[in-house]
Parts: sequence; C-alpha cells; structure tokens
Amino acid sequence: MTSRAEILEAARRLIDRDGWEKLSIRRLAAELGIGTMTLYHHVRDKEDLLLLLITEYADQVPQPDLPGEPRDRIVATATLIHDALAAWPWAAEVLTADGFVGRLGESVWMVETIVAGAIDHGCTPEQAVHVFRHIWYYTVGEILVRAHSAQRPADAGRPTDGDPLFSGLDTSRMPRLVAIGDRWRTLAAQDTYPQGLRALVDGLLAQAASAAPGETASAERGE
Amino acid sequence: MTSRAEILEAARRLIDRDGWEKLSIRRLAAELGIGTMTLYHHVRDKEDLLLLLITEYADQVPQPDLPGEPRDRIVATATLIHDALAAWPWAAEVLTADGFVGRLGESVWMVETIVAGAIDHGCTPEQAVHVFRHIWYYTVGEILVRAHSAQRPADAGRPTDGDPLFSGLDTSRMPRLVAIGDRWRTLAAQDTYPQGLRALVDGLLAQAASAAPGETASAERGE
DNA sequence: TGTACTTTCGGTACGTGTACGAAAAGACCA
DNA sequence: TGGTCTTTTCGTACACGTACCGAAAGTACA
Repeated sequence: MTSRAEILEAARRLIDRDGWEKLSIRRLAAELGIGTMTLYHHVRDKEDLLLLLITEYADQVPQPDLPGEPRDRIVATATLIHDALAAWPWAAEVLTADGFVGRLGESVWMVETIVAGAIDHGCTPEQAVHVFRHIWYYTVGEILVRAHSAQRPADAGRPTDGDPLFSGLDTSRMPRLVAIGDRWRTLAAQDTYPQGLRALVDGLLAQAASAAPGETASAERGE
Repeated sequence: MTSRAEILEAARRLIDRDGWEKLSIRRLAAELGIGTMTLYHHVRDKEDLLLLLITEYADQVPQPDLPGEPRDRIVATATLIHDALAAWPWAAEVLTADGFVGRLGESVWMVETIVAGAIDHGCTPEQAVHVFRHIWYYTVGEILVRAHSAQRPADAGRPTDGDPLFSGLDTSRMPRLVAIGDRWRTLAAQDTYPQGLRALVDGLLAQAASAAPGETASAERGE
C-alpha cells in the first residue's frame, strides 16, 4: 500500500542523502523496501517520477506581487521560471517532456501571468499563447545548454579555455569573430538570459502590435 | 586498424538499415566485427560518436548565396540551422553537448554569417557573439521541445487532444487563457519558429542599436 | 463459502553505456 | 634478436531503465 506521497518522500530523502544523480528506480525501490517493478505501478516511468517531484517543488514557489507594466510582468515571471529551473538540477532531465508545463502544479499562475500580460499589452489570445511558447523555447534552450556545459568536470585537456559552447570551433574560418581577439571566449561567464529574454519579449510584443495595429484584444469565446 | 572513417561508415549503414534509435555502441561494434570496448579507443563515448556523425552531416550542407540585408542574412542562416537540425533525428541527443557548435565542421560559416551579419548591422563584436548565442538558445529549445513532443506514439489515453506542450494543464486556474475556448490547444500544429526567430532577432538588433546608438562597430583588434 | 475478476506485487531477463584491467600487438632501440 | 615502452584490443562486471509474465492479494458476486 505504498502511496504516491511515500514514494516522493523517499525520493526526496534519497536525493538529500546521496545527491539527485544517484536517484534511480532501483535505489528508490530499495529505499522503500519494495520490489523494483512495484514502483512502476505508481509511476509510469522515471520521467514521470521526476515530473512528480517537479510538481511538488513548483508548488512551493510563492506567487509574488507583480505590479507594473504588462511587459515587465511578463519579463519578471519568465525570469522567475528561469531561475527556478536553473536552481533545480534535475529539471534538465525532463525539461522537454510532454506536458511539462502542465505539471507546474500550483505554479500554473506563471503561465497565466505571461499569457495575461501579453493580452493586456494588446495581443490577441492566440498571439499571447505564442508569446508564452516562444519564451518557453528560449528559456528551455538556455537552461539546457548552460546546464549541460556546467556539469562537465573541466576536461583534462582543455582546462576551461573559454566558452564551452564554442569549444573546438575552427576560428580560422571565422575572420569576423576572430577580429575581436580571444575576448569572445570569455563572454560565457556573463548571465545573458535577461538581455536575451528582454529582446525576445520586446520583439514579440512589437510583432503582435504591428500584426494588428491599434487594436485591443477582445476575448471572444471560441466554439 | 579500424579507422574513424570506417566507424562512421558502419554507423551510417546501421542507421540506414535499422533506424537511428537502434544505433548502440554494442551493435556498432558487432557491425564492425570488433569487441565492444575497442570502439572506445576511437571514440570517447556515445555522445562523441553522434557528434562525429553530425560533423559529417553538416559538411554536406551547401553554403547558399545569402544576399540582402544583414538582418535577413541572420534570419535565413538561423532558419537553415534550424531546418537542418529538425531534419536530423539524432541531433536532439547531443544538441546541448559542450562544443556542439564547434562540431559543425565545414558549416562554421553558419556561425560566422550570423556574427558577421550582426556586426554589419552595427553591433559590436561582443554583441554579435551574444546575438548568436541567443539565437542558438532559442533554436535549441524549439528543436528539443518539439522533437520530444513529436516522438510520442500518441498516448492511448489522450489521442493528441491538442498541444502536447500544454497537456495536463489545469485550465481552471487560467481564466485568461480559457477565454479563447479550446482554440489554443490546436495552435501547436503551426510552425512558429520563423515568427519567434524574427521577433528575437529584431529585439536583439534593436537592443544593440539602443545600447550604442548611431555607432558603427569598429573591429578593433583585441589583446 | 466458493468462484471469478481485478488490482497489486515482484522475479527474471534483455539491452544499454561504460569503468577497469588484463592481454595482445606494434614500435623502437640496444 | 631481445627487451622495453606504447598503442590497441576486448572480456568481465556493474548499474541502469524497463518489458514481460506469473504469483499473490484484494474485491464482488453466486
């Protein structure tokens, strides 16, 4: 009669004790004192387990006051999502899972806030959904690329000779890039998410405005 | 005396015959008639093998003429990268790998073209590198999320009831989204990459312009 | 109480990536 | 040729996720 709650509790215990990399179906089953395959009766697969953990985690993120311009609310909320994901090592394992967004639990307000912000700014609801979608893509990409680059234990050969994103790049074919010397190699250290996000949001909102100029979205009921 | 070229050839053979999902270190070794662990002398790990395959593939992408505005060159090149990655099933397995960009082989011109386009538009070289970086994040996110959503064999329970990105979303907490009815569920079918990319690029270029207004980048030599 | 059906449990087995270390083969020089 | 050192080969072993399927336990109805 092992319940979902007990499973998640045991998983958290395991993660706290041995680190989340050591979390495995087998170890979790052992921790619970049940057969390995029994776990599969409460959880579809490992991805599902991690998604459940994520829901639990997301439920604890408090909803802050977000006054200000719609645009600023969007940016602030996206940054919140980003920071939460970045602080959350096992997010990268499931970030692209189907329905990840739907597993945000209590934190669906993040999605709603972004969509509502876009509508308030003058987007149609359809455009607003796309605004969220693009922000999501960008955020996921940023998290995944950076997370992957970060978890490398400093390859013996190249002791972090610069931006891992570009490591091994054949610079002899890139005259325009090389023109700035080796400075570009060190740009990775900066946290570039805020700028990129701002640019994306600005671009999206401008795009929506020019697609339907001067028009305030009317939330018409569909079907 | 198994060479890298032979390994890659055998890998391609295996992929053509059984599909790339079936490609494994063990099967590849068997195909080559060598011991499994021998492969590890020519290839660091599986990720490295896939990156080698990617270099080979990328080398075959022809470099097109890209006239027009710098902005359009950037967008066109990014779209080319995106489409290549999307057409390339095993890209998702290594897309976030360190130095992926450096494994583009002959296709480094893609990186150079984007960086050069940004500089030609008035960005500083540092800004141009960031332009590429943000485009890369967005593209990777788009590819990974969509790739993951696509490879699901239509869950028995929910026969594709809409956008997999949002599946399971608690819409009762999203009044503004629900206001458009269920239409938002079907928006996923559209290819939204071009719009998002355009918005991102526009935003990035506008941001760079406002950071250093009216200034044309001077490619000063660094260090 | 007996019987049929459903839910829960878990042992075994397959295929995976790859760490480790021993063995074989090749290279080089005395 | 013999010895030493380096490169290449690969057998064994481990932990993993999980498909498959039989066993056990719980439930419903006769």
